Amino acid sequence: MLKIDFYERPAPLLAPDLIGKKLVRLQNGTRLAGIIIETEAYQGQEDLACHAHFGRTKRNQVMYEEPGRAYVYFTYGMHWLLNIVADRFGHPAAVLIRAIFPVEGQELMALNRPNLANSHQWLNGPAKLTQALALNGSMNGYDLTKPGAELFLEEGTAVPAELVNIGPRIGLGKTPEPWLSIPWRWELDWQQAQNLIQKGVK
DNA sequence: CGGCCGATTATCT
DNA sequence: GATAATCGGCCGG
Repeated sequence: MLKIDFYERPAPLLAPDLIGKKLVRLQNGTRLAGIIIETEAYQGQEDLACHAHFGRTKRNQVMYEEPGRAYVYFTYGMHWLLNIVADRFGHPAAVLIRAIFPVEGQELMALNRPNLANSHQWLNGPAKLTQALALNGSMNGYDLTKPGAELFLEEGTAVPAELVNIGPRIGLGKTPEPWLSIPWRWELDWQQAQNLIQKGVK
């Protein structure tokens, strides 16, 4: 299990390091897990795309707390999105988990999210993976570093940096420049993930 | 495959 | 009262 010092740095530094890490969720004792293959960084009040842009609110409060917590919020009237809090206490920052490659507990994940199971479009979106991992607002503020946690990260698979695509963040709507174009999104495509992961790990 | 659009409601102005 | 760090269905090529 990764400890708090792994998370305690600005989101644009943490986000690329999360690619290849294994996200583990215990659902009634069953391990559900996927390798993280897409992330986005949201850093500080000065980042106009960050929820902390307008200062501290009830919703974004968790972003100001200890790193290594889950920031789970509701959007578009129906979707839950999972972020991992970054940076030091008092500095609002988080990394959005946008996609995972499933490696454990796929049967249960398919029950949680039956629609497209076994297609490569299965877990390639932030609201898709929260469904598969049975995550919702009840996990907001959850400490991923505490002993016995039911949501945490493991070391996972080493991913060579040259395989990771970098580009602007997605879905930012009318966020003004230059924030709209900042390359704070990191992604390993599905095929590359499959090549890497199915070599060693089961 | 790509673009458009409706769903649906907590949160913030 | 408007908007949203999205998704899935439907359309056309």
